[in-house]
Amino acid sequence: MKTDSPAIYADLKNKLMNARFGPGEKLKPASLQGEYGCSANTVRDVLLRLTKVGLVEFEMQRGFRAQYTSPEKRNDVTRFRSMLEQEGVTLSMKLGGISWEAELTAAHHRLSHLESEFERSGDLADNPDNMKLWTNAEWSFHDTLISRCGSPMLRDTYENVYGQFRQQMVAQESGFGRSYFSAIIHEHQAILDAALSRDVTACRAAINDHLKRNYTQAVALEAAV
Amino acid sequence: MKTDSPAIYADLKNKLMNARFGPGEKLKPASLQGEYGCSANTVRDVLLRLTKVGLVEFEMQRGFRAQYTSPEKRNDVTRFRSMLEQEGVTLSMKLGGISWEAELTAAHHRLSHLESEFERSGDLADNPDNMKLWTNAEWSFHDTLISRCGSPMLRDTYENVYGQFRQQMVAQESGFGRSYFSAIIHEHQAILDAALSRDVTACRAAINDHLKRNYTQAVALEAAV
DNA sequence: ATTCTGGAAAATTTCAAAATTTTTCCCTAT
DNA sequence: ATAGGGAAAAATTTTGAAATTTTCCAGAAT
Repeated sequence: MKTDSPAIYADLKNKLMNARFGPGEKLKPASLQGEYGCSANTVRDVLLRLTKVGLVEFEMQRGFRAQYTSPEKRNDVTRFRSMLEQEGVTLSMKLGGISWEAELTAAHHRLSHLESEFERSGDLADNPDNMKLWTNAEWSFHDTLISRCGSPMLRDTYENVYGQFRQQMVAQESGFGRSYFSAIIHEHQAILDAALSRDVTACRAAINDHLKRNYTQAVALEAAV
Repeated sequence: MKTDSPAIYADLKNKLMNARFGPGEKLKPASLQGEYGCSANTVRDVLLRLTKVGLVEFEMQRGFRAQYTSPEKRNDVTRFRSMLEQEGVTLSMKLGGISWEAELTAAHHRLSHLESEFERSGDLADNPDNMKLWTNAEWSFHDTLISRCGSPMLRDTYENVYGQFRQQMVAQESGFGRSYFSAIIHEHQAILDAALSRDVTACRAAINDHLKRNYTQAVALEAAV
């Protein structure tokens, strides 16, 4: 028999990022095996790989759990993401050229188009397919922001942290209503403008503003000098 | 039969961090299995876990490899480490109190003692046990530096990156001779002094100075504002 | 000489069951 | 009642082999 573990990986990742498992819920290979028509070991294998991107928690002899969600965890993920994105975009602004500006503008255009639509009629965001479009566009914009940082490790780490950030956000169900989109439209615009005008300070501030709704703690990770 | 997979994990990790495998060398479970008297799948399991800390490279259907080493990779790891450490210590300086200063002083004392000994008689560094002592002390000092940053994610990430940094360093065989220790003694001292006097700028610079021997590229990841 | 093809060899993934460990829960002793 | 013990149940890890995929190489065709 042949089972498609990439598909299992993708499906589990998707479920993890969409709060289809409760916070800290136990992920038992023997149980999930039925869902996918494969052996328990295959599920174990996939879970082990999902551990690498931080979506799954693993402890020896104690199995797997969906990542816990909590205000502390959300703070931590958000601040760390903010720090990485600020550092990454600062480098991109220094190293990126015309092609970067073009890609960034394009990514922002796709994103803002969707967000404008969602702002006009909030119902659109209820459609999972539409949300997937927005999710991809949002990721693409932020990834492009740091794409010229020149550091593969920073980029890879950012990708994992971004995924965990989304995992925490979705879990807390802070709705994606019309008001949400009308707020972030301006935030994304501010980030774009600052990036294109190579204003490091403004861009750092814009990123911080964009993310600060997601953490309550006073001190930001991007320590002021 | 019962096999001790924590021991296998530890042994493989140790070998990986001490260049006992060549850069990008293939890590075949079926071959390693004999070494440890366990099944191939157990090795696979361990390798998958080592993937999480970045010591092992994994690709679907294509198996495992020891991390590649190259000037580019070394640059990347070093700059990323420098960035994380600077951010972490900046936060620690802001949030850490008396207890932090005490721990940091203690960690530095243990470290500098060893380094002084190694400087006096370079032969000491040839003894693997002594090197292990130094390695632990060095890690402890740098970990303590960022220990009050308030961000578990930053700390965990730093730990992984530090491990990969060491992996790259050892691989390139840039000897740990007497001159090496006499150089870093002052660098560690400068970091300690700046940290204790809460001089953020000086501390960032000291960390950069400490690491800059390990990268050739002009642009540092810690982007100037 | 170079590229293409087929199939054998090697390596990786998957399976299902056995061995081990952890957890649960009921019974007993204080 | 409550804490402690211990066996049964559940979950995790490990195994050895089968199934699948990739790699390698010799021979044929261009």
